[in-house]
Amino acid sequence: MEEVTDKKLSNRAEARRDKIFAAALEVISRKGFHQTSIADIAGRARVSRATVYQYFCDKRDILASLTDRVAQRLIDAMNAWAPFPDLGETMESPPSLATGEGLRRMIDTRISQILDAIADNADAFRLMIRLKRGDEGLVDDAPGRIDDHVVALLTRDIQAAAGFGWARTCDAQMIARFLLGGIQKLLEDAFDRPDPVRLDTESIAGEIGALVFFGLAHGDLITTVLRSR
Amino acid sequence: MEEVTDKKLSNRAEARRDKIFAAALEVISRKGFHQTSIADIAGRARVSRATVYQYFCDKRDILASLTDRVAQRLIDAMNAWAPFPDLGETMESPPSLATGEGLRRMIDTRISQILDAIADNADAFRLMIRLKRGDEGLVDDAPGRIDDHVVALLTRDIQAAAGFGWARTCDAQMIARFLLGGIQKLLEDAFDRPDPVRLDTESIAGEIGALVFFGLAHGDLITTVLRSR
Amino acid sequence: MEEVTDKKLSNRAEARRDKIFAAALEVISRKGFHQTSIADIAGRARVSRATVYQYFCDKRDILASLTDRVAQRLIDAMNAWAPFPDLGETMESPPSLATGEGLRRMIDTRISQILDAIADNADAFRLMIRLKRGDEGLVDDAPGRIDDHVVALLTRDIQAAAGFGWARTCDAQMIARFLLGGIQKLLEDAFDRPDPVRLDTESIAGEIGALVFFGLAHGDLITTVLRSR
Amino acid sequence: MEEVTDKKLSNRAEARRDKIFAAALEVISRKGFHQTSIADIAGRARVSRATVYQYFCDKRDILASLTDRVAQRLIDAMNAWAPFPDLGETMESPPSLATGEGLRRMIDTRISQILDAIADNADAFRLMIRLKRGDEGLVDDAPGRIDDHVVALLTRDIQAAAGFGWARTCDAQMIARFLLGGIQKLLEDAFDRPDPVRLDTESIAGEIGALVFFGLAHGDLITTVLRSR
DNA sequence: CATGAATGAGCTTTCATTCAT
DNA sequence: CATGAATGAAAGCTCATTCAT
Repeated sequence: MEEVTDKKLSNRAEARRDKIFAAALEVISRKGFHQTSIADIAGRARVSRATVYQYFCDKRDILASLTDRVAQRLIDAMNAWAPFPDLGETMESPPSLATGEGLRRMIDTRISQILDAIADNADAFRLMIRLKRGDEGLVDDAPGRIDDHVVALLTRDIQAAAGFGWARTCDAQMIARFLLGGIQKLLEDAFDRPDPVRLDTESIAGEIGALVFFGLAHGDLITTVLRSR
Repeated sequence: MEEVTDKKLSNRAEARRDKIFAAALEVISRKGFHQTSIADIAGRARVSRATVYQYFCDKRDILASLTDRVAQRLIDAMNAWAPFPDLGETMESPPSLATGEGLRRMIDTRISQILDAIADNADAFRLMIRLKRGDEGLVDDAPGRIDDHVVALLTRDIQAAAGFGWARTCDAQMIARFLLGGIQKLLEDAFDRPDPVRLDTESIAGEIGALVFFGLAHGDLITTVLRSR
Repeated sequence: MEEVTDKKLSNRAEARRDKIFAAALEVISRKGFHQTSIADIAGRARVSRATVYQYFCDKRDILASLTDRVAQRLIDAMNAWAPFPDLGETMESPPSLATGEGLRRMIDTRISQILDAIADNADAFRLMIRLKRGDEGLVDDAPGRIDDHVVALLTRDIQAAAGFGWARTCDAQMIARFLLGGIQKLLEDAFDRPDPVRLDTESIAGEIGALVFFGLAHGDLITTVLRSR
Repeated sequence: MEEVTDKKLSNRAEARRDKIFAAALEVISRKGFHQTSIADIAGRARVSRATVYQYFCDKRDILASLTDRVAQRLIDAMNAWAPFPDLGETMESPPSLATGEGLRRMIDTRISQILDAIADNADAFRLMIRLKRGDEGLVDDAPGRIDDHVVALLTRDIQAAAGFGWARTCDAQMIARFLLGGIQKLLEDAFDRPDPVRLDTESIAGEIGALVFFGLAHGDLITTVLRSR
């Protein structure tokens, strides 16, 4: 009995905390942290201002907790992505057309994954943008950590591709960061519109996929692909 | 004599105004508009709070004026860039190696120009980032206008290159925006470091230049270039 | 139980609000609205400045609420006054001495009522004077409305008296306004003294009563009264 | 030569001072002292704020000087009024009709004089109203002094009339103050209108004249007048 | 003498945070 | 546990006044 009551109360408390979380995410991601008042959050969550302080010790704490949770969600999503697979031993010389097409597909897949991860977590993404350079050292630079995570992943991809002989040699990390920046830019623009246009994921993946493929693929692979046309 | 006095007073006033401008730019670009108090700006400019109001009617007005000035500076810099030149009539078939090398140089030049423009106006750039999504509709979205300006310019470049037969067909505007995002990302990272590392413009231009060249160049041109290696 | 708690809290809040009201009335009626700072009111009410804003959204709101409340109080007091009664059908010719004495008594009563109403609401009266021409269109001209109310009442009195044949014909409204002004003047003087002299209501009523009686009564009635001396 | 220059400068200075005076009177009488800024006055006078301080040491000083000047003007006007004349020895018994008519004329004259004095100095009157209870002890209560002056004059009138046997005995000062208050009330109303209606001096004098005559005249005189109808 | 410029003092208002109920 | 109430600490802005030119 007791336990049930406890559970119930705990559940109720948890629910309330979640409600405040949701409210905070919603409003902070839209107005920015400093422009958001405790009253805004409390109002949105349908609780009194004082209640917020029962779950968070601080305004800063709200942001920190929120950020942690959101960052974890994004990182978890990324960790679910398959690593860049081996297309079949190393590359023959000259490489087969299949290799080129496989690589193209993998690139498209990765780009789509990034796009989808962001589109599926629009609020989180918005919050990260806000935080990125909007609010100094309020919190342990979650956006930076997430970016680093993605960059590390892409870097690994590129290095793997180079290892297989598919990609030309390059500064993988710089390229990775560049690509991430480009993708985010396209998404920011999409999110900026007052009318939240449905992201045209496919066309973005197609255009950018081609750019990346030809931009990074090894000369021999490109030659093979071009010749086949 | 009168004139001299007028000039002097006017100069003094102008100087003061500039000092406040500089202070505002410095502190707002670092802390954000809402997090910056008039006292911050006044203190930085070594004047009293009231003096700030002799030159700006409003806090908002400071930002607006600052934005105008800064945006104009950036746009002026961009307008000084030469348009994408014709490398010599249309492209021969098969294209000459010189054409490929010329294109590579042009791409590098453009990338370097963008990098330099930003590096030379670090504060302005920082301000624009802050404004981008940090402070809602406070001002007429100067960052957006600047971005659009650069994107338009790059789009023109790409379309010109496609027109000459150098580049493959693609969604020029999307690619342009993607490239801008990538470049900005690299710079943001550079600026984020507490120790303002000198930008390695050359290596960035080299890496990204290659990516863009191979990523966008026409198949025939790529073939020519690859064969020459 | 709930109700009790609610009531208690509500009471406490009500009490606080009243305290602020009282403080505001006191200090605004003495110093004027614009010369009164929120700090003045808060200090007088022994609360912090911020607390004032828990009960009033605005400085303006304080005045508006105060005015409403005070005006209502004054108007309620006036509405309790009996209308000018009929002394007995119409007037005989020649009128009886009793009629004259009745009229005198009624006039004295009305004057005393006005005097008392003002004396009993000294602060309110002072506030109204302050508002009258002191603070432009801050509030919906409560003093004017109150004056109009009294003037309407006196006008009705005079017209009734004329209807009964007791008063000579005259511009009742002008006379009413004139009388109100005279009475207010005497009171202002009384209030102006640093030492708040007790109003000598009786002597004022006597002197002004005579002036009004002879000044307005019908010739025949005056003749009757004078002859009886 | 020197003298002339001095005179000229002095004249010029005097003119400027007058311009500031006029500006101050105009704006303070309409907006109130505290609501009027130095900038308001300077702007109206077409001089810089600093210039105002060349002629007045203080904001308070502006009001004080203005008040002095205006009060003097009003008092001078009053001093030009003829004293209440003797209508012919003392009063016969029963008094002649001519005496009654003479008294009526004198009362009307006096009322008209007061009305005209105020109408001719509307700004000054407005200023006095503002000052009356609008701005604490800023200045040596000029409105009070002016009122006292008029009251003294009316008191003298009434006492003279009583001395001649024309008026019944009464508290002359109280009555005088009452009458002044009544007249001022009528004028305030006239001035309050947004459209400055031309004062109907004649009708006011007529109505109030009658009230005062019958209200104050000696019984015998009234009897004579009434009988003659 | 006239003025543009500078400033200290003060005002209204907001808001994160605490506390008694 | 939930909340109405209270408040200290700022922030934006105004204005009378001084001063150098």
